[in-house]
Amino acid sequence: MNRCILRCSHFLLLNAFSFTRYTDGSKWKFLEHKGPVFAPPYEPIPSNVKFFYDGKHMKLSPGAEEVATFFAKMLDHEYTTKDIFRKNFFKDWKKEMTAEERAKITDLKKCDFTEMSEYFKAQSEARKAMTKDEKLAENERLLQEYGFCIMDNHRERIANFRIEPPGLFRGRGDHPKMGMLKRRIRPQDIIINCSKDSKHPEPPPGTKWKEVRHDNKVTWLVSWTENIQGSIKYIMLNPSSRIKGEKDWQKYETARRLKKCVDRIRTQYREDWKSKEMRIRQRAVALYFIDKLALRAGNEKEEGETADTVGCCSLRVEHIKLYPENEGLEYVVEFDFLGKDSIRYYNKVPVEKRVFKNLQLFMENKEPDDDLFDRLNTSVLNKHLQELMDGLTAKVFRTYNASITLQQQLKVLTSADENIPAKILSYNRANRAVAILCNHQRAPPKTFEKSMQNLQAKIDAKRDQLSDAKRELKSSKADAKVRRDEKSKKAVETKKKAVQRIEEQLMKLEVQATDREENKQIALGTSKLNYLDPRISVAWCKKWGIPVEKIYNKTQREKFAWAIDMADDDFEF
DNA sequence: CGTGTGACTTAGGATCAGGTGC
DNA sequence: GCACCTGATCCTAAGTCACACG
Repeated sequence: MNRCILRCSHFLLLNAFSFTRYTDGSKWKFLEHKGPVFAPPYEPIPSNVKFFYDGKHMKLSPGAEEVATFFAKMLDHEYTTKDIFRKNFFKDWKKEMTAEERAKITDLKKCDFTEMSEYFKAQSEARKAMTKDEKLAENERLLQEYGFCIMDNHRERIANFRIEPPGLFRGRGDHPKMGMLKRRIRPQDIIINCSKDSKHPEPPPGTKWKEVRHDNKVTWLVSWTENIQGSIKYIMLNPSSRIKGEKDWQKYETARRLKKCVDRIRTQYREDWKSKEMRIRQRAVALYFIDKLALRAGNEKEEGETADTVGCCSLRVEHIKLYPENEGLEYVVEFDFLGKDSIRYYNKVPVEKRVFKNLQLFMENKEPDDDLFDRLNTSVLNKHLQELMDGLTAKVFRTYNASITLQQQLKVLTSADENIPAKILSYNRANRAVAILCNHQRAPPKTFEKSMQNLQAKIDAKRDQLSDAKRELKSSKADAKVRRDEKSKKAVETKKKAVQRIEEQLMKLEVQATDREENKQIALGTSKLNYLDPRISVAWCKKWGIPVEKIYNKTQREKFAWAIDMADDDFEF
């Protein structure tokens, strides 16, 4: 108990009304760390590993060779067959070549990287063969040395203390910059953030940091500017840290405040569907989508800089279709667009007549690539939301709807008389309902079909085993009836137990199969980690006597330590 | 109000490690 | 003892949103 108090006291002493340690906007008073771990320097490949151009061996200069190895390492990936990837890569590669190389190497198709590729495959095989002690030792040393910092009297785990190594940029979806060279980050690119009175991290010998600053209004320890989009990257703390935990808690408290006023907000936006002002109607319909369908806000994006994806406010006319009647339902809207990470959102939903009529109006005289909500953007929408509730933004609706759905579904799906595996299936189904709402998809695992077959084979075997056991039970019963002695009675009991055990095992396997099948293309992790108030899950575990380890693994328990300590079995979101 | 920037959360895929079944 | 599979962890891209500036 004591340990628990010590562990959580650093922010559980605060309450829901004062989340943060400091009232002046500072995030910490003391911060000390060792700086980042740089990517290992380039190791030239052995001279017997050859690169061929137009069938002829060619020794590359170190700079050109390094970039060539980046491509070679990706040879098995579909990426390297894509035109844009190849074009971007070749352009950036040429920049690293010597003048002679550039003059000679003019066609990527004539480049043969296969020896390099084989070499790296062999290397990774060799690495696999290393004993785990060898691998672990180096990792552990780096982790202990660089993986922690001191922030306000606590030793905290750092999330990403390694600098991203150079390589070829892999964007998601149809990214116009895929294949570009992501350059190596050097000490002179690095900004260090720490407190003045801390021991500052030293740059590697003979190098200098770009800057050392002492900004306690931010939470990052290290930053640098990345060369593909020109955006800033950060080294920050692990989710188990006080600073991340408090923020997470705060996020769910904001969503709970939305719960209290969501009815009012819904009434209001329904009212606004009738507004005389187009701007307000658009705002109200967009908000309805965000609330009902858990769409993301949808910021504008710079054309040509990223893949063409949209969210609610950036939907275009081409992304929806209107059906006055469809499959026996009235006023159906069909959504089909690429959202974050170029994940497809496809949904057909019946909507209120007013919404439907408004959409028709918004689409009048527009081209397919015109904005659906031409009088709206995320900034306008969020300003409006801020007026409706302090701290309300578009994404709060996702958090709110995800969490409230989990809580409701758990109530509906959990039945008291089921055993633990069945209850966990119910939990996963509730989790799945949320993942579907939030459109959290995954590529079906490559081995899915096979592993499903394996599981089915196990189930069949278990069924056979069960019928054998039942037959044995039956005959032992018959036997006992004839003999009427203690020994045969006992035998019946034993057989009965065996049947029960096998039935339980079979049921467990069947549950597992159902769970896996239903989960084929759905990712549960994202909602569990980012949208579901962990106190709902903790309360559910406590209520039904489910060990919390069945729901959260070690990392998740660390991240949600605050909730595990805080929530009782009667917690209501 | 529009635009750019910075800080932070959310996201799926790749890779790793450890357990399981043969 | 080993191959295989799965869940955990790592990686870093891609979002959200506030705020400064003109």
